[in-house]
Amino acid sequence: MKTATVYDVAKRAGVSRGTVDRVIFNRGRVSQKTVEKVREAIRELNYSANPSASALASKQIHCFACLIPQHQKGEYWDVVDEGFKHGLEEITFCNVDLRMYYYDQNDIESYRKMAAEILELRPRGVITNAVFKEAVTEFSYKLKDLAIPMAFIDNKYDDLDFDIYCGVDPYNSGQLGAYLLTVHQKVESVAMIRVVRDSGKHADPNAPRRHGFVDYIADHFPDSAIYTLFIDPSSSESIASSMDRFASAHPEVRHYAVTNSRLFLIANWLKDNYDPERVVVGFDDLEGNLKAMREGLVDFLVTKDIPGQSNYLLTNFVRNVIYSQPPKVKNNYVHMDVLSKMNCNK
Amino acid sequence: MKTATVYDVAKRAGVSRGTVDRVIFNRGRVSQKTVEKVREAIRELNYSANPSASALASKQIHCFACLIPQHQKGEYWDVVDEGFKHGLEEITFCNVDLRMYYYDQNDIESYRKMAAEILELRPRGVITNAVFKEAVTEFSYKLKDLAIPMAFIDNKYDDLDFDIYCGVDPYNSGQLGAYLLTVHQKVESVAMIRVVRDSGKHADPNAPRRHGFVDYIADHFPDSAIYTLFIDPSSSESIASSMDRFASAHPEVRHYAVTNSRLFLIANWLKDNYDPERVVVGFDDLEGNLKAMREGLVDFLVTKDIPGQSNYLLTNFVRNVIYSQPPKVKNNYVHMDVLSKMNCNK
DNA sequence: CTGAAAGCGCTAACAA
DNA sequence: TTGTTAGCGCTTTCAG
Repeated sequence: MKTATVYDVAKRAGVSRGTVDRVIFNRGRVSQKTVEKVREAIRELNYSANPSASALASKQIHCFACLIPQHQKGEYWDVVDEGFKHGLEEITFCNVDLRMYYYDQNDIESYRKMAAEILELRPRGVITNAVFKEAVTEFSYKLKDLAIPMAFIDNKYDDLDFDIYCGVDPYNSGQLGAYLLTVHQKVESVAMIRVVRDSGKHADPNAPRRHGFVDYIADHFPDSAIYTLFIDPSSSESIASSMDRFASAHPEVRHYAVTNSRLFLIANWLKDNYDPERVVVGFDDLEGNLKAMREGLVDFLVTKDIPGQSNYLLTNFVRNVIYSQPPKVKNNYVHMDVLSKMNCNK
Repeated sequence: MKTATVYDVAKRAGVSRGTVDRVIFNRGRVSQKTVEKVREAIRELNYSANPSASALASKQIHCFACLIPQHQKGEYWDVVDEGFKHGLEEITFCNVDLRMYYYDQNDIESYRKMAAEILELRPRGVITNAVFKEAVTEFSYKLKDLAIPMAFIDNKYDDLDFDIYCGVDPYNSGQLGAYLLTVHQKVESVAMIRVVRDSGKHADPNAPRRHGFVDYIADHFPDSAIYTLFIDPSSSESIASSMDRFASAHPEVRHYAVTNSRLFLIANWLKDNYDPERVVVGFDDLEGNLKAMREGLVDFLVTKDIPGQSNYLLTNFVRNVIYSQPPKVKNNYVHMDVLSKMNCNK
C-alpha cells in the first residue's frame, strides 16, 4: 500500500496542497473550519510527511545555540564538543546551524554574558549544562518567555523546565566507582581526590557523584576513613607536593579515587611513586586517563560514551524542535562503562 | 558555499547529468574516457549525492539477506536480530528489503539449505556469522562467483573474503572475563562452564574466547587448576545434577566463569546453593543474565552493545553496497562493557 | 484566506 | 554511448 502524500490529504479535505502545508506548520492565514477539515484528513489517512522530500524542498535554516564550558584539547568538554560536531553531520539534511558558546567555569558572569548573547540570537533551541544554579535558572526562565526550547547535556537541574536531557546518573556513577575501588577488598581508608583550580569559585557539578561515592563507602565499610584531598592543577610541582604531603601524612591509605575527569594530571606522581598495593579508580576515558591505565597506574575507569551522548542529544533535540514533536523519552540516562587494562584499547 | 550537485559535476566534466549518474552507479554504457573525466570532476568538486534527493527519486528496492542462528525470545541472537530491525528503520529511505534466514546451530545441513535459498534469491548483499567453517566457506565462494558482497556479524573467518565485519575481539573478551574473575584475588582453581546442548555436533564459535580466558589464568596463576564443565541445558534437573556433582567433587573451587551467553540457565542453581565466597563471571547482557546479577548471583558480566553492533553493521554494509563504496574500516571491533550490580540497570 | 506553480537534487526511462 | 526530460513529495512564492 502506498503511503499518503500531501496531495491525498488535500484532495480528501477538499483544499489545495498549499493549505495543507499551512495547517501542518501552523503558519496561520487559514480559517478555523479548514484547519479542522485538514487535521481530520491527516488523521484519517495517517499521513506523515516524507522527510526526504521535506528536506529537499525546504530552504529554511534552523539555528541552535549551545553553551558549555570552555576547554582545552583532550579535556572532557572537548570530547563532548566532538560529539556535537558528529551529530551535526548526521543531520546535515536538516539544515541546522549550530552556534557554540563557551563560558569560564570559574566565572558565573561569563555564563550570564554568553546567555545574553544567545537570547539576542533568538535560536530555535538551546543546549547547556547545569553549573551555576542561579545563572542557569535565570537563563531558563528567559528562554521560556521566548518559547525557546532548551536541553540539558551531561547534568541537569530537575526543577527547571527543559525538553530533553542526556547524561549518566551521577550519583550511581560515584557508587560504581566506590564498588570497583573496593571489590574483593578489605578497606580501612580511602582518599577522594579533587583536581580543581580555584576550588572556592569553581562550579561544582560533580557533587552528586561524590555523594554516591561516599555513601557507598559508608554503607559497606562503616569504619573506613574517607579523606578528601584538593589538588591545584596549576603547576606540576604543586600537584606533586600536595600528593607527597598527603601520602606521607597517611601512609596507610591504599585506595585512591579521583572523582572528576582529571586523573591524568596525577599520573606522573602515581608513576614516580609506584606502589603495587595501591588501587586507583578514575572517571572518564580521556586520552590521558587511558594512557595512565595502559601504564598500569589505574585499576578501573568509570566512563560512558561521551561523544555518543552529545551526538544523541543534539540529533534528537533538533528533530523534536523542527518537527515540533515531544521527545520519546525526556531523561536519557546513558549507561556507564567500566574500563580496565584488558579493555581500554578502542 | 553551496555544495556541488550532479549538475555541477556534469558541467565540469563536459557531459550530461545522465552520464554522471551512470558513472556513479557503474551502470555501464559509458566510454572509459568519459568515466575518468567524470570521476575526476567528482573528486575535484568533492561531490557526494544529496541523500534526500536520492531517496526521493529512486524507486528501486534493494534486497539483502541475513543468515544467523535460529533462537528463542531473549536469547543472544534474538537481541542481534533486534539490532537489525532497528538499523533497517534508520535507513528506510534507502528502500531496503532485508530477508531473514535462520539455521540450526546443531545442524550444518540446515545452514547449507538456507545458503542455497539465499543464492537463488540473488540479493544485493549477504550477512552471516562464522559457525560451520566448511559450509560458510562454500557459501562465501559461491557468493563471490555471483559478485554478491558479504558481511560477517559477531565472529568471522579471516581467511575468507568479506567486505565488513562487526564484533568484539573474542580472545580479548575471554581475557577480560578472567581478569574480572580474579582481580584482587588469589586463585587456586577455576571452573569454566559451557552450557551447550549436544556438545559433539554443536558449532563452537566461542573457542577463541575460551582460549583468551585460559591463557590469562595460565599466565597470572600458573599453579591454578582449570576445570571445564559441560552442562546440558535440556532440563533443569540435568543442570542441577551436573552442577551438584561438580561442586561436591571440587568443593574448593570458588571461581566460576560461564564462557557463553547462557549463564542465566544456571542462575537457579547458584541461588539454591548460594555461597558468599563464590565469584561468578558471565558474558552478554541478556535479560536473564541481568536478572541473576541483580539478585547478587553474578559479580561481573562482560558484554557489549549487542543490538548496536548489528545495527551498525547493517546500516554501513547497506550504504557501502548501494553506493558501491568500500567500507571506511573493514574490521569494526566494538568495545567490551563491564557490568556489575552497580551499573546493570538500563 | 486559498490555490497554482516553480523548483529542491536526483533517478531512470526514453531518444538520439 | 550519450543527452533529455519527466517526475519523486514537499515547500514557498506569488497571484488571486
